[in-house]
Amino acid sequence: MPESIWLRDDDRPRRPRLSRERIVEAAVALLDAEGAAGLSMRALAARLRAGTMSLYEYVRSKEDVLDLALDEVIGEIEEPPEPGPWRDYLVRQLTQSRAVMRRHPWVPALTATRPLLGPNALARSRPFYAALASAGLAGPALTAAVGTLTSYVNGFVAAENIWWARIRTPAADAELRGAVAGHLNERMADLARLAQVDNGDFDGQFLLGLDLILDGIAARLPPETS
Amino acid sequence: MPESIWLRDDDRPRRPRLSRERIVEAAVALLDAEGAAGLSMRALAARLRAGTMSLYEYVRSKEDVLDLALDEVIGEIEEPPEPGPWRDYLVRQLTQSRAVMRRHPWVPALTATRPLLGPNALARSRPFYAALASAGLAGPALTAAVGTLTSYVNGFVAAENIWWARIRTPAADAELRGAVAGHLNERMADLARLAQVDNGDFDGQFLLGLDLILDGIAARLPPETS
DNA sequence: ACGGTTTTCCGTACAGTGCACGGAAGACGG
DNA sequence: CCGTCTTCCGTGCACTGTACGGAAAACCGT
Repeated sequence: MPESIWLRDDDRPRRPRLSRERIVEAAVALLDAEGAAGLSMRALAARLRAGTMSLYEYVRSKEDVLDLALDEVIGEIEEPPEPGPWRDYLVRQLTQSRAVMRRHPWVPALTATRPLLGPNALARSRPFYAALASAGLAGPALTAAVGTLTSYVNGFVAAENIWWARIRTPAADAELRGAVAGHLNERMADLARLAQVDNGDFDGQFLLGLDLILDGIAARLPPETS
Repeated sequence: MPESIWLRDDDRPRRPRLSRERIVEAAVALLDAEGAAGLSMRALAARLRAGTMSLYEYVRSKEDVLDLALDEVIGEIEEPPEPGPWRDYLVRQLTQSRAVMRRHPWVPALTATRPLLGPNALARSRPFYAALASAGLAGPALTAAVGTLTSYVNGFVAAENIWWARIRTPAADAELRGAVAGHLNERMADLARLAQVDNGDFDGQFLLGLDLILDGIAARLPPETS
C-alpha cells in the first residue's frame, strides 16, 4: 500500500503546467497591459514562469497566439437570450462590441489583419445575420448590411482608440489637443471650424453614426407588417 | 575664369544622395512589394543603395517612415475640380479611396494604428466636410456623417484585403474558399446559408453598403430646397 | 588657397525579436 | 525494468530598430 491518497500530493496527477487556455489568458492580459508591441513570446513565457520555447508545444507561432487572443476577447460579447426587435438588438450588440474593443484597445488594429474564423467570432455573427434576416433582408442586401455595420464599428473604435492611446494623463490630453488644434488651425482654419465638435464625445458620435446606418437599412426593408 | 559652367558637371551643386522624398518613395514601393512585414530599415536602405543609418539623417524613426508613406499614398487620391452634387461627389471620392487602398493593401491596417494628420490627409478631408456641409449638415451630425463614411471605407477595405492577401493564384483561391466553406458548413450551416453571397463581389457589396449610409444621411438632411 | 564649421554618410555595436533544433526529465504502458 | 511519448526548455541563428561616434565631403569667411 504505497503512499495512501491522503498522504500523496495528488494535485497534479497528470497536469501539464501549461495549456492553451493559460497561454491565451496570459496573452490577453499582456496585450491589455503593454499593447501589441509589448507582446513577445519571451515576455509571454516569463509571465507564465515558463521557458520561451515551452509555448511552442501548444501553439505553432506567435500568429496563432494572436488569433486565439482575438477570438478569446470576442467571446466576451455576451449572446442575448431574447432576440427582441432587430434594431434594439443590433444597437445593444454593437455597443457591447465597442465596449470590448475599448477594454482591449489592441483589437481593432488586429482585426484589420486577419480573418475572423474562430468559434466565438462565428457564434457572435450568427444571431447578427439572423436578426437582419428576420427583419426582412436577404441575399446581397443582407451581407452588405452586416458588412457595413461591422466595418463601421471596427473603423470607429480603431480611430477612437488612437486618441485614447495617446493620452494617459489629463495634462497630456490637453497638450495633445492643443497641438492638434494648432496644427489644424494653422493649415486649414475652415476645416477646423467645420469640425469643431471633435471634442471627446465619442459615445454620442458612435450612436449617431450607428443610427445613420440603421436608418439606411430600415429604408431598404420590404414595407411589410408588424 | 575657373571651370566654365559648360565644362563643369553641375548636376549636383549641393545634392545629397538621399532625401525624404526618395525615402518615402522607396518605402511605398517596398511596402507594395513585400507588405508591412517586409519593410525594415535595412531593406529600405539597401533598395536605395545606402547605408542603413543614413536614413536616420532624414527621418527620426521607422514610425516616421510609416507616417510619411501613408500620407504619400493618400495623396494619390485626386481632388476633383468641380464639386457637383454631394452624393455623386462622395461616391466618386470614396470609390477612389478604396482603389488606392487596394493598390496599397498595407494602408487600412496602418490607418488603424496612427492619426492621419499629414498634409495630404488634411487636404483630402477638407472638401469632404465641405460637401456634406453644403448638403445641409452641421455640428455633431456632420462629424458623425464623415466619421461613419471613413470608418466604413477603412473597415470594408481592410476586410477585403485580408482575403485578397491570402490568394495569389486561382488554385490557392479555390482551396481557401473551400476550406472556409467547409469550416463554416461544418460548424454552423444555417449561417453559411444566410451568407451565401460571400463570393467575391466586393465591388457590388461596397457600393451597396455605401448607398445604405448615404440613404441614412439623406434622410437626416433638412428638407430644404434644390 | 586655406582653416573651420556643417552636413551627409555609414560601420559598429547592443539589446531585443521569432523560432528551429535537439536534448533532458518525467509519466506512462508493457 | 525498459522503451515510448509527452512536456519542458537552453542554445543558437538570422534578423530587427537605433544610439553612438567617426570619416568624408561641401560650404563659408578670410
